[in-house]
Amino acid sequence: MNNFSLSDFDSLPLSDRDRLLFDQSNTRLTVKKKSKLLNQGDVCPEIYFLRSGLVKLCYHTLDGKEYIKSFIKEGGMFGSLNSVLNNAGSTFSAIALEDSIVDAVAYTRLLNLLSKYPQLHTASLNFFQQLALKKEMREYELLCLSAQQRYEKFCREEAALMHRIKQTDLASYLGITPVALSRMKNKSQILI
Amino acid sequence: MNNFSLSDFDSLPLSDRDRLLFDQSNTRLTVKKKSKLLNQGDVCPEIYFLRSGLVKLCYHTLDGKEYIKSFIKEGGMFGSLNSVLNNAGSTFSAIALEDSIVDAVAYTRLLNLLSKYPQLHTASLNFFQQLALKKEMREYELLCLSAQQRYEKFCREEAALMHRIKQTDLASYLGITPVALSRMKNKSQILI
DNA sequence: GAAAGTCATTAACCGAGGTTAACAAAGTGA
DNA sequence: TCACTTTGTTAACCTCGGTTAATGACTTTC
Repeated sequence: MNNFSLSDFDSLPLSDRDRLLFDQSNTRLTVKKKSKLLNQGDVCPEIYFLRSGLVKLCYHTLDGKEYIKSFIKEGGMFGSLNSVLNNAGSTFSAIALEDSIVDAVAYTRLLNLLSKYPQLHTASLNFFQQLALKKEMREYELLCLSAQQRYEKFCREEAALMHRIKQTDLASYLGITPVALSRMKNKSQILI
Repeated sequence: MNNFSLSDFDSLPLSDRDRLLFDQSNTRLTVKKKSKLLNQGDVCPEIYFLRSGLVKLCYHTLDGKEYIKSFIKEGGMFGSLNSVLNNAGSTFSAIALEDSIVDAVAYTRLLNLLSKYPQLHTASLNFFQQLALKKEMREYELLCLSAQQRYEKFCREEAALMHRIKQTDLASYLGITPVALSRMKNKSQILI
Protein backbone atom coordinates (compact mmCIF):
# COMPACT_ATOMS: atom_id res chain seq x y z
CA MET A 1 0.00 0.00 0.00
CA ASN A 2 2.92 2.32 0.64
CA ASN A 3 4.71 2.15 -2.67
CA PHE A 4 2.60 4.72 -4.42
CA SER A 5 2.05 8.09 -2.84
CA LEU A 6 1.93 11.76 -3.49
CA SER A 7 5.69 11.68 -3.62
CA ASP A 8 5.32 9.93 -6.96
CA PHE A 9 3.75 13.14 -8.11
CA ASP A 10 6.15 15.38 -6.27
CA SER A 11 9.04 13.95 -8.20
CA LEU A 12 7.32 14.33 -11.55
CA PRO A 13 8.55 16.90 -14.03
CA LEU A 14 5.14 18.56 -14.26
CA SER A 15 4.75 21.73 -16.24
CA ASP A 16 4.43 24.84 -14.11
CA ARG A 17 0.81 25.10 -15.01
CA ASP A 18 0.09 21.48 -14.07
CA ARG A 19 2.09 21.78 -10.90
CA LEU A 20 -0.01 24.74 -9.89
CA LEU A 21 -3.27 22.98 -10.76
CA PHE A 22 -2.22 19.90 -8.91
CA ASP A 23 -1.19 21.71 -5.77
CA GLN A 24 -4.41 23.69 -5.82
CA SER A 25 -6.58 20.64 -6.29
CA ASN A 26 -4.96 19.12 -3.27
CA THR A 27 -6.88 19.65 -0.03
CA ARG A 28 -5.15 19.15 3.26
CA LEU A 29 -7.44 18.11 6.09
CA THR A 30 -6.76 17.95 9.79
CA VAL A 31 -9.14 15.53 11.42
CA LYS A 32 -9.84 14.74 15.03
CA LYS A 33 -9.77 11.25 16.47
CA LYS A 34 -13.14 9.50 15.98
CA SER A 35 -14.25 11.72 13.13
CA LYS A 36 -15.44 10.23 9.86
CA LEU A 37 -13.41 10.85 6.73
CA LEU A 38 -15.58 8.80 4.46
CA ASN A 39 -19.11 7.58 5.02
CA GLN A 40 -20.31 4.18 3.88
CA GLY A 41 -22.91 4.67 1.14
CA ASP A 42 -21.68 8.08 0.02
CA VAL A 43 -20.15 8.51 -3.40
CA CYS A 44 -16.67 9.74 -2.73
CA PRO A 45 -14.52 10.35 -5.80
CA GLU A 46 -11.42 11.26 -3.88
CA ILE A 47 -8.19 9.53 -3.00
CA TYR A 48 -6.75 10.18 0.45
CA PHE A 49 -3.08 10.25 1.37
CA LEU A 50 -2.50 9.87 5.09
CA ARG A 51 0.32 12.14 6.25
CA SER A 52 0.13 11.33 9.94
CA GLY A 53 -2.19 9.52 12.30
CA LEU A 54 -4.15 6.29 12.00
CA VAL A 55 -7.38 5.47 10.19
CA LYS A 56 -9.62 2.42 10.15
CA LEU A 57 -11.64 1.36 7.11
CA CYS A 58 -14.75 -0.49 8.21
CA TYR A 59 -18.05 -1.97 7.13
CA HIS A 60 -21.19 -1.26 9.12
CA THR A 61 -23.97 -3.82 8.92
CA LEU A 62 -27.70 -3.23 9.23
CA ASP A 63 -27.75 -4.68 12.72
CA GLY A 64 -25.20 -2.16 13.91
CA LYS A 65 -22.09 -4.31 13.82
CA GLU A 66 -18.75 -3.06 12.64
CA TYR A 67 -16.14 -5.08 10.73
CA ILE A 68 -12.74 -3.55 10.09
CA LYS A 69 -11.37 -4.03 6.58
CA SER A 70 -7.96 -2.57 7.25
CA PHE A 71 -5.90 -0.06 9.16
CA ILE A 72 -4.14 2.77 7.33
CA LYS A 73 -0.94 4.08 8.85
CA GLU A 74 0.88 7.34 8.07
CA GLY A 75 2.27 7.15 4.54
CA GLY A 76 -0.62 4.98 3.40
CA MET A 77 -3.43 5.89 1.06
CA PHE A 78 -7.03 4.87 0.64
CA GLY A 79 -10.18 5.60 -1.27
CA SER A 80 -13.39 3.92 -2.30
CA LEU A 81 -12.77 1.72 -5.34
CA ASN A 82 -16.49 1.41 -5.78
CA SER A 83 -16.88 5.20 -5.93
CA VAL A 84 -13.86 5.84 -8.04
CA LEU A 85 -14.32 3.04 -10.56
CA ASN A 86 -18.10 2.61 -10.60
CA ASN A 87 -19.27 6.01 -9.40
CA ALA A 88 -21.25 4.17 -6.72
CA GLY A 89 -21.54 4.53 -2.96
CA SER A 90 -18.57 3.54 -0.88
CA THR A 91 -18.90 0.07 0.57
CA PHE A 92 -17.12 1.15 3.74
CA SER A 93 -16.45 4.06 6.08
CA ALA A 94 -13.12 5.59 7.09
CA ILE A 95 -12.77 6.72 10.69
CA ALA A 96 -9.75 8.34 12.34
CA LEU A 97 -8.39 6.39 15.29
CA GLU A 98 -5.93 9.16 16.10
CA ASP A 99 -5.79 12.86 15.24
CA SER A 100 -4.66 12.74 11.63
CA ILE A 101 -3.56 14.81 8.68
CA VAL A 102 -4.70 13.74 5.22
CA ASP A 103 -4.41 15.09 1.70
CA ALA A 104 -7.44 14.58 -0.49
CA VAL A 105 -7.16 14.57 -4.27
CA ALA A 106 -10.03 14.12 -6.71
CA TYR A 107 -9.56 10.93 -8.70
CA THR A 108 -10.40 12.76 -11.92
CA ARG A 109 -7.44 15.01 -11.18
CA LEU A 110 -5.22 11.95 -10.97
CA LEU A 111 -6.70 10.63 -14.20
CA ASN A 112 -5.95 13.92 -15.94
CA LEU A 113 -2.36 13.74 -14.87
CA LEU A 114 -2.29 10.08 -15.87
CA SER A 115 -3.22 10.92 -19.44
CA LYS A 116 -0.63 13.68 -19.64
CA TYR A 117 2.26 11.98 -17.92
CA PRO A 118 2.86 8.41 -19.08
CA GLN A 119 5.39 7.92 -16.29
CA LEU A 120 2.44 7.82 -13.91
CA HIS A 121 0.94 4.88 -15.70
CA THR A 122 3.53 2.57 -14.29
CA ALA A 123 3.02 3.97 -10.83
CA SER A 124 -0.74 3.56 -10.91
CA LEU A 125 -0.55 0.11 -12.44
CA ASN A 126 1.92 -0.77 -9.74
CA PHE A 127 -0.42 0.57 -7.10
CA PHE A 128 -3.37 -1.50 -8.23
CA GLN A 129 -1.17 -4.57 -8.54
CA GLN A 130 0.02 -4.18 -4.99
CA LEU A 131 -3.52 -3.50 -3.83
CA ALA A 132 -4.70 -6.70 -5.49
CA LEU A 133 -1.79 -8.58 -3.90
CA LYS A 134 -2.60 -7.19 -0.47
CA LYS A 135 -6.27 -8.06 -0.81
CA GLU A 136 -5.31 -11.55 -1.90
CA MET A 137 -3.31 -11.95 1.29
CA ARG A 138 -6.22 -10.80 3.42
CA GLU A 139 -8.55 -13.15 1.55
CA TYR A 140 -6.15 -15.98 2.31
CA GLU A 141 -6.10 -15.16 6.01
CA LEU A 142 -9.86 -14.93 6.28
CA LEU A 143 -10.40 -18.13 4.32
CA CYS A 144 -7.64 -20.37 5.62
CA LEU A 145 -6.65 -19.21 9.08
CA SER A 146 -8.51 -19.54 12.36
CA ALA A 147 -9.14 -16.46 14.49
CA GLN A 148 -6.32 -17.58 16.76
CA GLN A 149 -3.90 -17.87 13.84
CA ARG A 150 -4.97 -14.49 12.44
CA TYR A 151 -4.35 -12.97 15.85
CA GLU A 152 -0.88 -14.44 16.12
CA LYS A 153 -0.04 -13.35 12.59
CA PHE A 154 -1.13 -9.80 13.38
CA CYS A 155 0.99 -9.79 16.54
CA ARG A 156 4.00 -10.86 14.53
CA GLU A 157 3.56 -8.65 11.51
CA GLU A 158 2.01 -5.52 12.94
CA ALA A 159 3.65 -5.43 16.34
CA ALA A 160 4.16 -1.67 16.06
CA LEU A 161 0.44 -1.12 15.64
CA MET A 162 -0.61 -3.25 18.59
CA HIS A 163 -0.35 -0.55 21.21
CA ARG A 164 -2.06 2.06 19.04
CA ILE A 165 -5.18 -0.04 18.47
CA LYS A 166 -8.02 -0.71 20.91
CA GLN A 167 -8.68 -4.34 21.55
CA THR A 168 -12.22 -3.81 20.34
CA ASP A 169 -10.91 -2.66 16.98
CA LEU A 170 -8.42 -5.48 16.73
CA ALA A 171 -11.19 -7.97 17.42
CA SER A 172 -13.33 -6.35 14.76
CA TYR A 173 -10.41 -6.61 12.30
CA LEU A 174 -9.93 -10.28 13.12
CA GLY A 175 -13.63 -10.92 12.64
CA ILE A 176 -14.40 -11.91 16.22
CA THR A 177 -15.86 -10.19 19.30
CA PRO A 178 -13.77 -8.36 21.90
CA VAL A 179 -14.85 -10.99 24.41
CA ALA A 180 -13.49 -13.79 22.26
CA LEU A 181 -10.23 -11.93 21.76
CA SER A 182 -9.81 -11.40 25.47
CA ARG A 183 -10.35 -15.11 26.11
CA MET A 184 -7.94 -16.00 23.33
CA LYS A 185 -5.14 -13.84 24.64
CA ASN A 186 -5.06 -15.85 27.84
CA LYS A 187 -4.69 -19.16 26.08
CA SER A 188 -2.22 -17.80 23.58
CA GLN A 189 1.53 -17.95 24.04
CA ILE A 190 1.98 -14.53 22.49
CA LEU A 191 0.81 -11.94 24.99
CA ILE A 192 0.10 -8.22 24.58
CA MET B 1 -12.52 -10.69 -14.19
CA ASN B 2 -13.88 -10.96 -17.69
CA ASN B 3 -13.27 -7.48 -19.00
CA PHE B 4 -9.70 -8.11 -20.05
CA SER B 5 -8.88 -11.04 -22.23
CA LEU B 6 -6.90 -12.18 -25.19
CA SER B 7 -9.45 -10.45 -27.34
CA ASP B 8 -7.95 -7.20 -26.13
CA PHE B 9 -4.83 -8.34 -27.91
CA ASP B 10 -6.65 -9.77 -30.90
CA SER B 11 -8.12 -6.39 -31.70
CA LEU B 12 -4.81 -4.61 -31.39
CA PRO B 13 -3.10 -3.23 -34.48
CA LEU B 14 0.08 -5.17 -33.78
CA SER B 15 2.86 -5.11 -36.31
CA ASP B 16 3.17 -8.30 -38.35
CA ARG B 17 6.31 -9.17 -36.50
CA ASP B 18 4.68 -8.65 -33.08
CA ARG B 19 1.59 -10.51 -34.13
CA LEU B 20 3.73 -13.45 -35.12
CA LEU B 21 5.72 -13.32 -31.91
CA PHE B 22 2.57 -13.08 -29.84
CA ASP B 23 0.81 -15.94 -31.51
CA GLN B 24 3.91 -18.07 -31.21
CA SER B 25 4.38 -17.30 -27.56
CA ASN B 26 0.86 -18.38 -26.95
CA THR B 27 0.53 -22.01 -25.88
CA ARG B 28 -2.80 -23.72 -26.10
CA LEU B 29 -3.32 -26.51 -23.58
CA THR B 30 -6.02 -29.12 -23.42
CA VAL B 31 -6.34 -30.40 -19.89
CA LYS B 32 -8.30 -33.25 -18.41
CA LYS B 33 -10.67 -32.85 -15.49
CA LYS B 34 -8.80 -33.10 -12.16
CA SER B 35 -5.42 -32.25 -13.61
CA LYS B 36 -3.30 -29.50 -12.11
CA LEU B 37 -2.60 -26.41 -14.18
CA LEU B 38 -0.62 -24.61 -11.55
CA ASN B 39 0.99 -26.01 -8.44
CA GLN B 40 1.03 -24.14 -5.14
CA GLY B 41 4.63 -23.23 -4.33
CA ASP B 42 5.88 -23.28 -7.92
CA VAL B 43 7.02 -20.09 -9.58
CA CYS B 44 4.73 -19.69 -12.54
CA PRO B 45 5.28 -16.59 -14.66
CA GLU B 46 2.37 -17.23 -16.98
CA ILE B 47 -1.10 -15.84 -17.37
CA TYR B 48 -3.84 -18.29 -18.34
CA PHE B 49 -6.89 -17.53 -20.44
CA LEU B 50 -9.62 -20.10 -20.03
CA ARG B 51 -11.29 -20.83 -23.36
CA SER B 52 -13.66 -23.52 -22.15
CA GLY B 53 -14.19 -25.59 -19.06
CA LEU B 54 -14.02 -24.79 -15.35
CA VAL B 55 -11.08 -24.35 -13.02
CA LYS B 56 -10.78 -23.95 -9.26
CA LEU B 57 -8.05 -21.90 -7.60
CA CYS B 58 -7.32 -23.27 -4.16
CA TYR B 59 -5.02 -23.17 -1.17
CA HIS B 60 -3.72 -26.38 0.38
CA THR B 61 -2.76 -26.27 4.03
CA LEU B 62 -0.12 -28.33 5.78
CA ASP B 63 -2.75 -30.51 7.42
CA GLY B 64 -4.14 -31.46 4.04
CA LYS B 65 -7.15 -29.20 3.91
CA GLU B 66 -8.23 -27.40 0.79
CA TYR B 67 -9.76 -23.92 0.63
CA ILE B 68 -11.09 -22.63 -2.67
CA LYS B 69 -10.21 -19.06 -3.51
CA SER B 70 -12.34 -18.79 -6.60
CA PHE B 71 -13.83 -20.53 -9.60
CA ILE B 72 -12.79 -19.55 -13.12
CA LYS B 73 -15.33 -19.99 -15.87
CA GLU B 74 -14.78 -20.01 -19.64
CA GLY B 75 -13.76 -16.51 -20.71
CA GLY B 76 -12.00 -15.88 -17.42
CA MET B 77 -8.31 -15.55 -16.78
CA PHE B 78 -5.98 -16.29 -13.90
CA GLY B 79 -2.37 -16.38 -12.87
CA SER B 80 -0.26 -16.18 -9.76
CA LEU B 81 0.16 -12.55 -8.73
CA ASN B 82 2.87 -13.61 -6.35
CA SER B 83 4.83 -15.27 -9.16
CA VAL B 84 4.23 -12.60 -11.73
CA LEU B 85 4.84 -9.57 -9.52
CA ASN B 86 7.29 -10.92 -6.94
CA ASN B 87 8.84 -13.82 -8.83
CA ALA B 88 7.87 -16.00 -5.87
CA GLY B 89 6.05 -19.30 -5.54
CA SER B 90 2.35 -19.31 -6.24
CA THR B 91 0.25 -19.13 -3.09
CA PHE B 92 -2.37 -21.39 -4.62
CA SER B 93 -2.98 -24.23 -7.06
CA ALA B 94 -5.22 -24.32 -10.10
CA ILE B 95 -7.10 -27.54 -10.80
CA ALA B 96 -9.47 -28.29 -13.66
CA LEU B 97 -12.97 -29.25 -12.55
CA GLU B 98 -13.98 -30.06 -16.12
CA ASP B 99 -12.02 -30.89 -19.25
CA SER B 100 -10.73 -27.48 -20.26
CA ILE B 101 -8.90 -25.54 -22.93
CA VAL B 102 -6.53 -22.79 -21.81
CA ASP B 103 -4.11 -20.43 -23.49
CA ALA B 104 -0.94 -19.70 -21.55
CA VAL B 105 1.06 -16.55 -22.16
CA ALA B 106 4.29 -15.59 -20.40
CA TYR B 107 3.77 -12.45 -18.39
CA THR B 108 7.00 -10.98 -19.73
CA ARG B 109 5.48 -11.31 -23.18
CA LEU B 110 2.53 -9.24 -22.03
CA LEU B 111 4.87 -6.70 -20.48
CA ASN B 112 6.76 -6.39 -23.76
CA LEU B 113 3.58 -5.67 -25.60
CA LEU B 114 2.55 -3.28 -22.85
CA SER B 115 5.63 -1.17 -23.39
CA LYS B 116 5.11 -1.10 -27.16
CA TYR B 117 1.39 -0.54 -27.29
CA PRO B 118 0.13 2.15 -24.92
CA GLN B 119 -3.46 1.17 -25.66
CA LEU B 120 -2.82 -1.94 -23.60
CA HIS B 121 -1.98 0.12 -20.57
CA THR B 122 -5.57 1.08 -20.08
CA ALA B 123 -6.65 -2.52 -20.49
CA SER B 124 -4.15 -3.84 -17.97
CA LEU B 125 -4.85 -1.06 -15.50
CA ASN B 126 -8.51 -1.83 -15.89
CA PHE B 127 -7.84 -5.49 -15.29
CA PHE B 128 -6.01 -4.94 -12.03
CA GLN B 129 -8.64 -2.44 -10.89
CA GLN B 130 -11.39 -4.95 -11.48
CA LEU B 131 -9.32 -7.66 -9.82
CA ALA B 132 -8.90 -5.46 -6.74
CA LEU B 133 -12.62 -4.70 -6.75
CA LYS B 134 -13.49 -8.38 -7.00
CA LYS B 135 -11.11 -9.28 -4.19
CA GLU B 136 -12.60 -6.50 -2.08
CA MET B 137 -16.03 -8.04 -2.54
CA ARG B 138 -14.79 -11.46 -1.49
CA GLU B 139 -13.04 -9.94 1.53
CA TYR B 140 -16.35 -8.33 2.48
CA GLU B 141 -18.20 -11.62 2.24
CA LEU B 142 -15.66 -13.51 4.30
CA LEU B 143 -15.46 -10.80 6.94
CA CYS B 144 -19.09 -9.72 7.29
CA LEU B 145 -21.32 -12.58 6.17
CA SER B 146 -22.11 -15.84 7.93
CA ALA B 147 -21.61 -19.14 6.10
CA GLN B 148 -25.37 -19.29 5.59
CA GLN B 149 -25.44 -15.82 4.05
CA ARG B 150 -22.48 -16.59 1.81
CA TYR B 151 -24.25 -19.73 0.63
CA GLU B 152 -27.43 -17.85 -0.21
CA LYS B 153 -25.48 -15.14 -2.00
CA PHE B 154 -23.68 -17.74 -4.08
CA CYS B 155 -26.99 -19.41 -4.97
CA ARG B 156 -28.36 -16.07 -6.13
CA GLU B 157 -25.35 -14.77 -8.01
CA GLU B 158 -23.79 -17.92 -9.42
CA ALA B 159 -26.88 -20.00 -10.03
CA ALA B 160 -25.50 -21.18 -13.37
CA LEU B 161 -22.43 -22.63 -11.67
CA MET B 162 -24.32 -24.52 -9.00
CA HIS B 163 -24.91 -27.69 -11.00
CA ARG B 164 -21.35 -27.76 -12.33
CA ILE B 165 -19.74 -27.69 -8.89
CA LYS B 166 -19.48 -30.55 -6.42
CA GLN B 167 -20.94 -29.78 -3.02
CA THR B 168 -17.56 -30.52 -1.49
CA ASP B 169 -16.01 -27.78 -3.59
CA LEU B 170 -18.79 -25.33 -2.84
CA ALA B 171 -18.31 -25.96 0.88
CA SER B 172 -14.60 -25.42 0.50
CA TYR B 173 -15.30 -22.13 -1.29
CA LEU B 174 -17.66 -21.01 1.46
CA GLY B 175 -15.08 -21.91 4.09
CA ILE B 176 -17.07 -24.69 5.76
CA THR B 177 -17.13 -28.49 5.62
CA PRO B 178 -19.32 -30.48 3.24
CA VAL B 179 -21.14 -31.84 6.27
CA ALA B 180 -22.02 -28.35 7.45
CA LEU B 181 -23.19 -27.38 3.98
CA SER B 182 -25.40 -30.44 3.73
CA ARG B 183 -27.02 -29.56 7.07
CA MET B 184 -27.43 -25.96 6.04
CA LYS B 185 -29.20 -26.76 2.78
CA ASN B 186 -31.99 -28.41 4.73
CA LYS B 187 -32.62 -25.42 6.93
CA SER B 188 -32.27 -22.96 4.08
CA GLN B 189 -35.20 -21.78 2.01
CA ILE B 190 -33.13 -21.76 -1.14
CA LEU B 191 -32.66 -25.34 -2.28
CA ILE B 192 -30.34 -26.76 -4.92
C1' DG C 1 -12.66 15.68 41.71
C1' DA C 2 -17.24 13.72 40.80
C1' DA C 3 -19.98 11.87 37.07
C1' DA C 4 -20.20 9.68 32.82
C1' DG C 5 -18.45 7.34 29.40
C1' DT C 6 -15.07 3.83 27.40
C1' DC C 7 -12.47 -0.53 27.66
C1' DA C 8 -10.86 -4.98 29.10
C1' DT C 9 -11.89 -9.04 31.73
C1' DT C 10 -14.53 -12.84 33.38
C1' DA C 11 -18.45 -16.05 33.85
C1' DA C 12 -22.64 -18.59 32.31
C1' DC C 13 -25.18 -20.09 28.63
C1' DC C 14 -26.07 -21.21 23.83
C1' DG C 15 -25.67 -22.26 18.98
C1' DA C 16 -23.11 -22.85 14.63
C1' DG C 17 -20.05 -25.52 12.69
C1' DG C 18 -16.13 -29.19 13.11
C1' DT C 19 -15.14 -34.24 13.60
C1' DT C 20 -15.92 -38.88 13.06
C1' DA C 21 -18.35 -42.50 11.39
C1' DA C 22 -21.85 -45.18 9.11
C1' DC C 23 -24.59 -45.55 5.13
C1' DA C 24 -26.80 -44.60 0.69
C1' DA C 25 -26.43 -42.99 -4.01
C1' DA C 26 -24.08 -42.14 -8.01
C1' DG C 27 -20.18 -42.44 -11.01
C1' DT C 28 -16.26 -44.93 -13.04
C1' DG C 29 -13.56 -48.67 -14.90
C1' DA C 30 -11.88 -53.33 -16.02
C1' DT D 1 -21.85 -56.22 -15.12
C1' DC D 2 -19.70 -56.12 -10.83
C1' DA D 3 -16.36 -54.12 -7.96
C1' DC D 4 -14.44 -49.62 -6.53
C1' DT D 5 -14.19 -44.99 -5.79
C1' DT D 6 -16.33 -40.66 -5.14
C1' DT D 7 -20.01 -38.01 -3.38
C1' DG D 8 -23.92 -36.57 -0.31
C1' DT D 9 -26.65 -37.37 3.95
C1' DT D 10 -27.48 -38.09 8.70
C1' DA D 11 -26.39 -38.72 13.61
C1' DA D 12 -23.63 -38.15 17.93
C1' DC D 13 -20.50 -35.58 20.18
C1' DC D 14 -17.47 -31.60 21.02
C1' DT D 15 -15.23 -27.05 20.53
C1' DC D 16 -15.02 -22.44 19.42
C1' DG D 17 -16.83 -18.24 19.41
C1' DG D 18 -21.29 -15.31 20.14
C1' DT D 19 -24.34 -13.19 23.64
C1' DT D 20 -25.40 -11.07 27.79
C1' DA D 21 -24.23 -9.20 31.87
C1' DA D 22 -21.51 -7.87 35.88
C1' DT D 23 -17.25 -5.75 37.41
C1' DG D 24 -13.27 -2.93 37.71
C1' DA D 25 -9.80 0.10 35.55
C1' DC D 26 -9.24 3.95 32.48
C1' DT D 27 -10.31 8.31 30.50
C1' DT D 28 -12.97 12.40 29.43
C1' DT D 29 -15.61 16.18 30.55
C1' DC D 30 -17.63 19.60 33.19
